[in-house]
Amino acid sequence: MTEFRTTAPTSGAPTLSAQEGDDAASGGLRARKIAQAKLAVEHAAFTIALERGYEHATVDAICEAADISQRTFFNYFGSKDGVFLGRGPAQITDTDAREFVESPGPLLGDLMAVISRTIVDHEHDADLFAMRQKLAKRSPEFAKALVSTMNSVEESHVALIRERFAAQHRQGDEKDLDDEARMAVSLAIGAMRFVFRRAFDSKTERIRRETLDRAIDLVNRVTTS
Amino acid sequence: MTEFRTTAPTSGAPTLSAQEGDDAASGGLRARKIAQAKLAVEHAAFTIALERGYEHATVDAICEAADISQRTFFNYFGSKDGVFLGRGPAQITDTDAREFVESPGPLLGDLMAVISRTIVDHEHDADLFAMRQKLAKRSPEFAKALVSTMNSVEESHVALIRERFAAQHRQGDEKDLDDEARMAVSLAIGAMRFVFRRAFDSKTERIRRETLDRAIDLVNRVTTS
DNA sequence: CTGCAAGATTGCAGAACCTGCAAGTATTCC
DNA sequence: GGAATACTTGCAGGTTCTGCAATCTTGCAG
Repeated sequence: MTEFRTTAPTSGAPTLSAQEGDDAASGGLRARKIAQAKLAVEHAAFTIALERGYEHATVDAICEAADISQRTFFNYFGSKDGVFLGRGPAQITDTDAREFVESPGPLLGDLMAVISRTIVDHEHDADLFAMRQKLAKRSPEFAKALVSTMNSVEESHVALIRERFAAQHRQGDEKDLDDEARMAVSLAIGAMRFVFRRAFDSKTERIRRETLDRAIDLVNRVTTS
Repeated sequence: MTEFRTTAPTSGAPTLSAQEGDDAASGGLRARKIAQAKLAVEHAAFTIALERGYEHATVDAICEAADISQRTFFNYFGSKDGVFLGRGPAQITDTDAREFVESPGPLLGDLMAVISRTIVDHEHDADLFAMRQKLAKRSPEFAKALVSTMNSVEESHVALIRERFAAQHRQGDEKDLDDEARMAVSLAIGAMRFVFRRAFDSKTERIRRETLDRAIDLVNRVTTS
């Protein structure tokens, strides 16, 4: 067995190297080379995992395919899971944030939309995105781990909700508002687990607007019974 | 780093041995010895983890303290996480199940109550329960893993909800009802994550009725805004 | 109570993930 | 061009976990 460590590998973040988004053609020669090497490793990782299955894709094999040392692999990604899970949810854009804060709509639905956007639309490399999706469909364990990266949005989204409350001039005890915000995030994350499960089961590639709308509808139905 | 593999170690279930609930004084000499040995291992594990921290509690150390071989350890518990996470949520009792199915109350609240009961009240050994609680408070990583064991109730609880729907003579498309049930479980689990987080942060030992009631109140507030 | 069969434990070898450290190599900057 | 800096690598070692074969214990039948 020993399938998949769903939790954050907790091995800390990658150690050194150009940390923040080495987005290809930024900076000097060095930075470019590193970005390119990382991309090569990621491609190798998914290619091998799609061939042999997640658990049989050893980091030794990945390193050999990408032509780097194992040590460098761990410098880059911190752990085996690191390559596969990617950088986690993206930061929310300012416009999305503003829209959310000022929306008059139902809190849970808006939240789900926001989460959906931070999770889905942020892989710079389309190939990688597709392969990750494919792997998630093929390996339930991996899917589970992928879904659980969602939990990392909690803190930032609680803050967002607090802003929204402020915009609505809601008053009340600090602690009450905070609790309410936290519960909202917890519920939204729960609902999104459902959405992603669906997405990984279905044949379609992307999460579609319909799926999200249906989920919001289900939430409404459930919370009123 | 390398703190905690939150996901199921996925290493399969323990291999051999008297599998099902070796509840101490059941069966012959052999079964009793095994139950006793397992308990000793569990105690050793938590004692050491509370002394040195979860990640520094090596299974070697645990085995030495409990006086068994490492190999036997893995036969018993399947993985390091196995000892600490325990057997996971208990099976729901028939009376609880019936009560849930026939309750006229709000679905989400009832569900949360049910989950709370399957999670909390099933450790045969009070010491172990207390130590697990203490460790969860001390190690956020462990707490996370513990909370995520909740996910395993999904399947059984979906079935429960379907029964409840049937008892209420709800009709509709099979698939719709199933989706609704799944969403309900997802939301309830989300809400319970909140509850457990709270429980592990606070000073109090047990999850109190108040905490649950407050959580249900929060859910209502959130779902109506 | 003796001895056999089934079941449990153990040691060993080894795979796989991951870390610290020191030495080597490449880039950058002056 | 050469020093300073940053990255890569190899190596040794730690930890979790598995398969296998040998050994020991228990349960049981005669």
